[in-house]
Amino acid sequence: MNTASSLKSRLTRAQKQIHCLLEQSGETLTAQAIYQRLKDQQQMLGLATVYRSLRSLQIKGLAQARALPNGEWAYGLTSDDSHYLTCLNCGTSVPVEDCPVHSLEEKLGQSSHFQIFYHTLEFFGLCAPCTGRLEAESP
Amino acid sequence: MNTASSLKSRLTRAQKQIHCLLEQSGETLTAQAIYQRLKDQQQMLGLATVYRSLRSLQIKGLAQARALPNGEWAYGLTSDDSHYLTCLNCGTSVPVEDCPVHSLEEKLGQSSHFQIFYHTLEFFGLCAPCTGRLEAESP
DNA sequence: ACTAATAATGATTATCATTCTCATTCTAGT
DNA sequence: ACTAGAATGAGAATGATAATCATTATTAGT
Repeated sequence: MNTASSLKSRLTRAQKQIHCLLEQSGETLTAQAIYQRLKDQQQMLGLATVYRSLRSLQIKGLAQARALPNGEWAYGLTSDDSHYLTCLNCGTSVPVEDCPVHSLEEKLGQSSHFQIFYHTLEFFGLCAPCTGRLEAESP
Repeated sequence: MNTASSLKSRLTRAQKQIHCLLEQSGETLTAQAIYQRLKDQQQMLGLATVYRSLRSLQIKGLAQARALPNGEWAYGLTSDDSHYLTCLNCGTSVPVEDCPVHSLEEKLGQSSHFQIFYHTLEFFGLCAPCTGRLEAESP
């Protein structure tokens, strides 16, 4: 039995619910959104438990987080390898298809002493409408 | 004159001070740290102004931000292309030398309608000490 | 099954980085 | 120098997340 699987071993009820929700929804969700959705489907968890469980899932290598421009975090499963291009002005995000990072991740896993669970790769700039707007404002 | 340079055109006093500080320090700094350092060197700016200026510098393509695990943001210049490997348990960060993302960034800049200023690339997992500690705790 | 010990949960409160507000000060163009 | 309009500062407001602690569920040992 390897390290990862022993850490993943037992999940609490709350952790299972959240893992399951992330699996079903397919998209990434904020902690507050997870709280709401569970409440809506009569699986109510305390907000504190949602945060605690998300942290535990991360440490077990099952969940990942990316920071949104507004300061919130979006959570998803580590099996999901999606990345985004985000406008610094309006916050619009569009998905990026390519991901050239896997070979580097493997190399790092061997050379560093870290056990790597996931990576984030995000691009930032201005979307076309915002570029236009900002140029118009500051001639 | 291209889009980027026109946006970068004029910097306010506060924006210049912060840009200069980031240039000198060489490391990335949180907004609160920037506020403190400027105060220490008798260049005091209001906290609101620090935040406003950082946002403006980002939109002008001069500064970039990466989210720290504790919810703060670390700011640096876009000319700095450094990336990190961070422990999900204790927050320790170590720099990653390689960066295989540039060719993708160029390709995206052409195919998407975004004007891309910078990217973040972060790896997350457990450092060796934390892996040991967590295994000891949950046998 | 029963009980003691341990871990998980929920309700509430506290924290703290960031944003908002608005009165004041600076700046650019005339 | 004068006058918009932008920039700034002080302080209050916001809101996501973390901490606290009493209660409930789970586990392990008998």
